[in-house]
Amino acid sequence: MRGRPTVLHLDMDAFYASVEQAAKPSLRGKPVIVGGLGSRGVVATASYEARRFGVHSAMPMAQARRLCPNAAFLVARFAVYRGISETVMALLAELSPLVEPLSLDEAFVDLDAGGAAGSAEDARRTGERLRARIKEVTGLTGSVGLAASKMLAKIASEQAKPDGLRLIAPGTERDLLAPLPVRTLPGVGPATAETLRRAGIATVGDTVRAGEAELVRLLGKAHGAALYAMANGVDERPVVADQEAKSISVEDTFPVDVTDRARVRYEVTRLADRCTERLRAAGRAGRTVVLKVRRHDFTTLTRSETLRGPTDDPRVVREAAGRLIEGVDTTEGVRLLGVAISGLADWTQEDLFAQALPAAAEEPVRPAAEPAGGEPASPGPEWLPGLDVAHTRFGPGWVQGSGLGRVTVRFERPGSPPGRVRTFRVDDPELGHGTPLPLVEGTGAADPPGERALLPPREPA
DNA sequence: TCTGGGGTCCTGGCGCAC
DNA sequence: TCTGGTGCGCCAGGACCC
Repeated sequence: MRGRPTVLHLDMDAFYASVEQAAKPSLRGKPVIVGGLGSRGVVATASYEARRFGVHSAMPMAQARRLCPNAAFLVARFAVYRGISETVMALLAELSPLVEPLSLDEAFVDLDAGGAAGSAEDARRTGERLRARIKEVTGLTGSVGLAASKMLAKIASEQAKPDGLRLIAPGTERDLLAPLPVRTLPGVGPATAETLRRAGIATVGDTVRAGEAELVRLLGKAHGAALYAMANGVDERPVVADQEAKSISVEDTFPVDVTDRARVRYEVTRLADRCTERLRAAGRAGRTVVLKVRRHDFTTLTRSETLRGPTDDPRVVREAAGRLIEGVDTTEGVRLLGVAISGLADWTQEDLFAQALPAAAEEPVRPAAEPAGGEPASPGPEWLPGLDVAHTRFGPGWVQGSGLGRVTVRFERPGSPPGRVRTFRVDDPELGHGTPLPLVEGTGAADPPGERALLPPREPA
């Protein structure tokens, strides 16, 4: 472990919800919950105002609505978040060539690689400058952790939240870690925490006292040894930029469990096609096709098949996924289906004629009988809460709600005061989907590529 | 109450080759 | 020819992360 704080961890505060509050002035200071709005959706991010009601990430949306019925419930606008994330990552790249993004709102930076490390005070100044730049360019706040390793930098940023900076001084690590709950350590989730609790281990200090041999006995070789090292503040994992994906997957949860066998086959085919599209878009091919089935009782099983060589041929993937689903009993109903491709390579095996179906149907055949309410989860209603709209007379706004043939729109923009609400017919010709506006005037930080200012409403699928 | 979607990594069982 | 050990790929499941 290096003696100086050379690792910076940035974590944007309640990222998706903060973006929505910045974009929609009427929501500032109010509880905002972003996530899946369907019957089986979960919370992606809750604003700090919503967290006071006990709402948190991964909570079922139905529960969030009970806890905080007056919150604004919005769909995620990933294209916007991605645009802002790219802006933030570019600011990180100014500090060092070694930036490791963990998600849209989190990243590690190796300050040493950028020559920005120096003393603890140098690191602190770098962190504060970064936070100021992020605020200036995006209008959003992020928290920064600085320490000698990734684990400690992440713990530091967690403790700095919201809108803060924390530096863990070299030499103080073990004392700082000792009283923290084991769940603080990376790799300790609910199952591991329960195993440790049963062995009388609740804190990081308990973990150190238990000793490596006991942890290996409880958790297995790799996990036990890694946990012991982490508990002692030892984390040698380097910051790694440009990590290539090892698998690509697509999955859908259905609003109502699917029992019809023909429908199950149809959905598997669609998922195989979507997965292959993403594979091709990434310029990759894959060798192992994995089918995932989550049954009505939430038990999950996977079945996989490894091909003779990497492929990006949709017919080959469809056929493999089709063979795999034939071996799974779905009579009790499935709530989720997924298709993944792993064993990725940058080349395909051309000689796949034996695997491809020569005359396989090019389009999935829809099942004759569509069970009521069993539509796939993806094509939702047209005017989802939170989406950008534009009106030929009233200008830009966002969907506040819709139903009974009406859509309610609030007309406001990032720099404006809270705007007025108006209601229109859903097929009002003057109303269309709009372009997200930059959160900060003149920066373009929220611009997703390639959208016009006024687009016609999307065709309902 | 009722649990998304996209990923990574580890473990153990099994069959096969040597 | 048979047997046992070992290494490896494949497969399935589970845990974890954001």
